[in-house]
Amino acid sequence: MSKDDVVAKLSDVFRQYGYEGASLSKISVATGLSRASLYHYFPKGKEEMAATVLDHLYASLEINLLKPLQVKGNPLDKVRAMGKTLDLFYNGGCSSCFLDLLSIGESQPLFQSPIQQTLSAWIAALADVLVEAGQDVVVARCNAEDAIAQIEGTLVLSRCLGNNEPFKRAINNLPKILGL
Amino acid sequence: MSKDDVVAKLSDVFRQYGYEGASLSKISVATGLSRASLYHYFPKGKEEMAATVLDHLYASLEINLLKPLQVKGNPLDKVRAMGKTLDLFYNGGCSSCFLDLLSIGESQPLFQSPIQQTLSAWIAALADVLVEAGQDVVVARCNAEDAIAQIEGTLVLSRCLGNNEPFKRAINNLPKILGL
DNA sequence: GTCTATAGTATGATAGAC
DNA sequence: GTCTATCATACTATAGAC
Repeated sequence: MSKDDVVAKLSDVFRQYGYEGASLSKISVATGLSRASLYHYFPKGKEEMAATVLDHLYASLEINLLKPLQVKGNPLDKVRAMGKTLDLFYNGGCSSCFLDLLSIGESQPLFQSPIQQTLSAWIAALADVLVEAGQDVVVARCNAEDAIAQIEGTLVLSRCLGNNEPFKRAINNLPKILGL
Repeated sequence: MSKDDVVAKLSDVFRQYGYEGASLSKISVATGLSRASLYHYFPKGKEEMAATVLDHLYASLEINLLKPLQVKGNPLDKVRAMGKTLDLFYNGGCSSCFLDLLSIGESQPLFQSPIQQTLSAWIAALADVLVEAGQDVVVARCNAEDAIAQIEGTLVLSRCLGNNEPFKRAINNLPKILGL
């Protein structure tokens, strides 16, 4: 199993249980590797595991979300494409947001900076598309924040209600939420 | 210290660290009670603590949120009043949502039912106000879900960005989000 | 009702064999 | 690179003194 495969498994565990809930036992079961083997891949332990997942997430975000938003093209089409990517990434609303779960409890101070940077990059890229579509800079920023908050919020509702319809609706309504 | 005071302290710890992150050590420090004393109040341990906080939360929700929505009155005024209550409850966006944090990891199966019921009651009460304001039943339900998702999502953004402006904006825009 | 002391288990992390 | 065995610590929970 390659390290990337391990990181993918790690991501699943962290975004289901959070940092403190993701014990090495759970991680060991999920990856099929013993505790000691995990320390071969991540000598600094759990903190390095989460940090690595965050790094991979940011890289994936850049490729799959930010770049497609930044290329020349119709703003509405780009927003719709983002919706499809998000639907895939969040498993139709059934998977939680990794940034959300790492931003709570003791992991918050550990990863505050990369979490903030990652989310800010997403907001900025989305706002740029709205400016491209003719929106005022301040309005675009607010719309981008509100849309991402709607995504994050419907993921919370999905978890609490066991119902992903609000998430699906948010994805479909993205253009409207963004004022397009 | 009365049991209600203890429950209030418990609530703070749980909604900062989540269920698994809220160790008895942290709870002991926050309440000023020894571990053993905590077991005097909650013989069944941590699970009973969280369940009790959930009970108190639902009771508080009924009194401070649901009842004011159900009394006769102008829908717009009632929504604005709800906004002020939420602003207080979430400490201006600086405190996380207890339901959100209890819905992750190992605590999810433990408290799924009361979490779902509590959130559903809120959504239903809010939707009723919108129906009262003349909205179609289905539309009202969607608007209520979307507004609560916006609140929950801006709380996540607050945590991740260290910036509560999206939350403040969501509170101010509640009437608009709800289609009033 | 609060405490100290402690049991039993799970945790994160290491050492060292293969 | 993967493992078994183990350390030191933290965890939830309990017993029993006052």
